[in-house]
Amino acid sequence: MKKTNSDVTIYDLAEELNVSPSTVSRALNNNKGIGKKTKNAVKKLAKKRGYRPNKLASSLRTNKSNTIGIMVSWINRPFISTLISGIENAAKEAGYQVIITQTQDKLDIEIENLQTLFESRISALIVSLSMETKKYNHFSLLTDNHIPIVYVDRIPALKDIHKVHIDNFKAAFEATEHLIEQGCERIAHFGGSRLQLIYEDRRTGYISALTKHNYEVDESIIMEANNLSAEEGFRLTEFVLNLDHPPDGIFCANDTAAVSAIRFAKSKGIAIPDELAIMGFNNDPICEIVEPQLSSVRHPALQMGEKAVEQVLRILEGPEESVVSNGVTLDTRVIVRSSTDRG
Amino acid sequence: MKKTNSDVTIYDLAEELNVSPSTVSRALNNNKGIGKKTKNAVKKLAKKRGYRPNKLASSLRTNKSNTIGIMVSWINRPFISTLISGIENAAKEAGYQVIITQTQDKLDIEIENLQTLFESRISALIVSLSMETKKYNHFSLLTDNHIPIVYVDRIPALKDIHKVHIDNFKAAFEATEHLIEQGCERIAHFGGSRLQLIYEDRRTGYISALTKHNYEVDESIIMEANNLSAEEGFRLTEFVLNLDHPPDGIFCANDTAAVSAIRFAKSKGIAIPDELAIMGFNNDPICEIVEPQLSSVRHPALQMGEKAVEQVLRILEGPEESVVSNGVTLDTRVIVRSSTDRG
DNA sequence: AAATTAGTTGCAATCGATTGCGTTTTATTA
DNA sequence: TAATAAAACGCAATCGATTGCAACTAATTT
Repeated sequence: MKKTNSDVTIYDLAEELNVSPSTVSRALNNNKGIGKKTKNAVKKLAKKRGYRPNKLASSLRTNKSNTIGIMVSWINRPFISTLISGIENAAKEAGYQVIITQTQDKLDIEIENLQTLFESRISALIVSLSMETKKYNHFSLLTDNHIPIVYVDRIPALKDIHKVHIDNFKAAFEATEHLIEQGCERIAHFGGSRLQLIYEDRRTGYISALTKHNYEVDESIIMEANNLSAEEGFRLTEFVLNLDHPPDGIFCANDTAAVSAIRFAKSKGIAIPDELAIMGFNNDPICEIVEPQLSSVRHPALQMGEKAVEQVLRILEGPEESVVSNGVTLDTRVIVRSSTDRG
Repeated sequence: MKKTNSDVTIYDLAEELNVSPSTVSRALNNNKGIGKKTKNAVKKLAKKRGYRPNKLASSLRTNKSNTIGIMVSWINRPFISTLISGIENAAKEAGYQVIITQTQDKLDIEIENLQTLFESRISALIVSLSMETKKYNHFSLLTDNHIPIVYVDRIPALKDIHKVHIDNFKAAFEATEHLIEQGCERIAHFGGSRLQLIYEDRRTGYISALTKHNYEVDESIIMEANNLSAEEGFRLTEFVLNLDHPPDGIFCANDTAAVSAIRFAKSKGIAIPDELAIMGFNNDPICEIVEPQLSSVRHPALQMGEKAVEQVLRILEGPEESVVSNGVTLDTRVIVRSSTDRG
């Protein structure tokens, strides 16, 4: 069979140039100890022969795979896929590649994936927790073996971890306050699982805003959803609207369920935002499509991915002392649209 | 430093059990040539010590990375991210991992990524072409080196390649025919770059339906868009509606631009679907959100990912003769919603 | 009991790149 | 010119798992 590019190794180059493989390796890596002429000759031949270094061999020897593992709940969600897009961009820029796994929001899959990623010798992991994750000891598989982890978005409730996230408390506070400013007098909250810090924080941010403005905090209109799916959004909306004292505002912890709230309310002939103002979270593309357009909290997904990679690089390649940094908090912004704008 | 799990190798196990590393390796791989007692002892100790095989070493030796490379335009698009989700699921099932790269629809990035993926020794590549790709010779880097490629969705105009796709001609034909059945008398088409087979096929499918029903094929309302973005959707809609003979139907090659068409038309007070019927393509989630809801062509993204992995496995692991199969065509279906339903 | 067979296990090379250390060659200084 | 320093390069081990072949032990046959 014809000899193909992938068969070209440093040994082949070495032989053809009558130098040692060491020299070839050093020349290609711009090692200072190699003469200019040799260096050029090696590089020239490498190009000519279509030589491509074997990353597997290199990784094995150096014990660095230059691979970043990603673990998320589902790839096909607007926020997540944008996050991943940001990670891939930044990683490629830095010469890293990216292995993706999804947990489907299941803890056991999360654990399994962790094993696989570990066996793949990833250099670092960027992870957003599954909905079911409440304990974090399974991550020790990586940390015990000195593989850094950067948590993004759905982060654990732990100190001294590397993380990139938003201030969910503040974002929720502002979102709720916006509803209050628009004159809402009774504001419901559709939150996610309180096991997840992000949802807990949104909940407390919401409560804090109510308290600040002397609103009653009524647990009967504070819902804890399982997954904030479209279906659940319908169900929850129906539920709160059927209460004796239905809310005139909803702060929903994601856009998917918020859109369902809009659609349900509309189907019941309820005027939005005047009778019911609705605020989402994430600023997914659908916010601008649904009618009325959905107010939401802008969540810098792409940037979050980039920052996560930055953290990874700092830990992996930066000076020792830079590693103490244990968190980046990104800005959010309430985007006001028709679903809450009573102006 | 304390010895951590990742430091455990077959040599450590071998030493502790007073057997050779070969025996350990064979035992762990269930090689028939190893006695039952030894096999069990090895496995037991491996578990006890938290042994994890080093995939890099294994891959280097066997020349199989068990990694599937993915190359797509953008990860953060509904269709693509769902496709990837399907690939990841099926790949994990089969014991493969997945490396992701995005081309941002640029040919030069596509070429670069190909190099990187090649150097990573991927076992196979699943790719959807960038918008700019019209020649395919850069893929020879992989094929020359016997790395199989399965093309999905945006496939090259070539014979004898492995591919998973839909019948774009038929889908477009049916979509257009549906518009005709709804009484549209003048149907515009917003297509993508004709360099891409999928868009060319949708175009010819559209034309063919027109022809079958004795409609005039008017090039002035057959648009070739650059990227079918939301902005472009607006622009194109504005353009055709300002013509002397504006269309009363639009068949758009994606949903993003179709939604823009809806929004633009509505803003001009044009009744949908009665004055203007609009048909999209892909059946993205926004189809159900926009008002009126958007008719579209359902595109089995998840399944496409799974089938692509199936093809990969067939090529990589199946018997020689099964490899001749050079294409899977998946079913599409026109989903009728309010944007075209004049019933 | 000797001979044959089957069943287990070890030896050592291999995958391709990297790297500490030693050696050779060239340049510099006395 | 001899001695010293510097520059360039090679040797050989290494990363961890796999595998063809040989060797050894135990079981079976005659």
